[in-house]
Amino acid sequence: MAVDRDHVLRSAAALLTRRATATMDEVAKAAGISRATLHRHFAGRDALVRALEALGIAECEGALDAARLDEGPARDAVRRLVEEIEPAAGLLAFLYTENQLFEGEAQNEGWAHIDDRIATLFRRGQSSGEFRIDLTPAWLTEALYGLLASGAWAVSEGRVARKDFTHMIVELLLGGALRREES
Amino acid sequence: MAVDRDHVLRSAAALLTRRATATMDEVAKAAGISRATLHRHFAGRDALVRALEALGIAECEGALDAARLDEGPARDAVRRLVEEIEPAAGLLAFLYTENQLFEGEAQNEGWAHIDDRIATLFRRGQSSGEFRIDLTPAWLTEALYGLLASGAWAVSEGRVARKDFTHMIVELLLGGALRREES
DNA sequence: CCCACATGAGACACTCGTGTCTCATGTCAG
DNA sequence: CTGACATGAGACACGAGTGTCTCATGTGGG
Repeated sequence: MAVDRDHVLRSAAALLTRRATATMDEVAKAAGISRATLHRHFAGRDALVRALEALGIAECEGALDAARLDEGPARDAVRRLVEEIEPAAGLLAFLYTENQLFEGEAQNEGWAHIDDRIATLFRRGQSSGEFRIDLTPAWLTEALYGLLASGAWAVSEGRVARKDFTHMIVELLLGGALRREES
Repeated sequence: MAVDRDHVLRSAAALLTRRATATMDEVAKAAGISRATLHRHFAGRDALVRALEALGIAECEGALDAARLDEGPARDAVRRLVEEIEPAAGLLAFLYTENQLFEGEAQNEGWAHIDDRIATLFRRGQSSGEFRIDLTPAWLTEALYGLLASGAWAVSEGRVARKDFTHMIVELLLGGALRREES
């Protein structure tokens, strides 16, 4: 029976989230298949990472859609976004650090689009007066990624309960982004 | 003339901050010495990373001392801490992700001590009523690390100006940690 | 001046992960 | 049943990075 490509990607994501240097052999074992079969579906480690990147981008876009960023108060949209993106946080954390290695190399333009959508949300919040304007949308976006990664690691190492993930991130991020006189 | 060990460590830190997978050869070249000499001073890559870890811990402890965490309002102490720790942020970012790889392996207990000191600061801020109590000190500590790493990367890639580093981090972190009715 | 010592350059073997290949096995459809 | 096809297991060569060694050079102190 044909290997479930999606299942392979997801177990690879789960493993690489914990240990970013896992070998192809470990990835294969984690997916319950042989290294040979893994290679038949993904030309090499690079191709696997690219596929994971595509998966991560797709999940982000899905979360962005589901969060309906342009509806209601921006702060609520941020909360919805974090809630929607939480299942993918581990994968995002892996890709976030993985991208640090690529240095100048061609960054996938998919990320630029996601960056734009998130920055646009923050900009909307600033325009509406909900968010303070001394923190740039670019920095807020970056900080969101950092907090998602920190949160994912803290959860995976048991320092934070999974059920608190969204609350911890949203409250910290929004508390900083919201104007003081707000609710 | 004997190699300047500190110079070697600092150039290694600068290089590895940019590209965590740099080889021993690249590290040696970056320090202006040969690979053989590098090996004479650090038994291997592992020993080098350990030495960098010790350096990072020392710089953190130094920053913690210089920030006088137990003096004045906790929020001011946080600002002083970020200001003091800023020069080491790149190194910290490298070590932060490097530690993710070590999985269960013996975590350097030096970090636990630093975690404690920072968490104690946040706890003090909570006791004094400056900080909200629904975000745990452990999470605030973790979030601080994440924001420092995000900030360091954002600066090194030009997405944030170095001079804004402290302001961006402190304002975002404190805005979340401070009670709403505060100044 | 001369010796001790640190360094640079290069050679070498070794390990590890990778990518490719072959062959036996198993399974599903016709 | 039989053939097509996907898989598992293992062998193999290759490259990259590492750790060790030797030897020549150069510099500084006695």
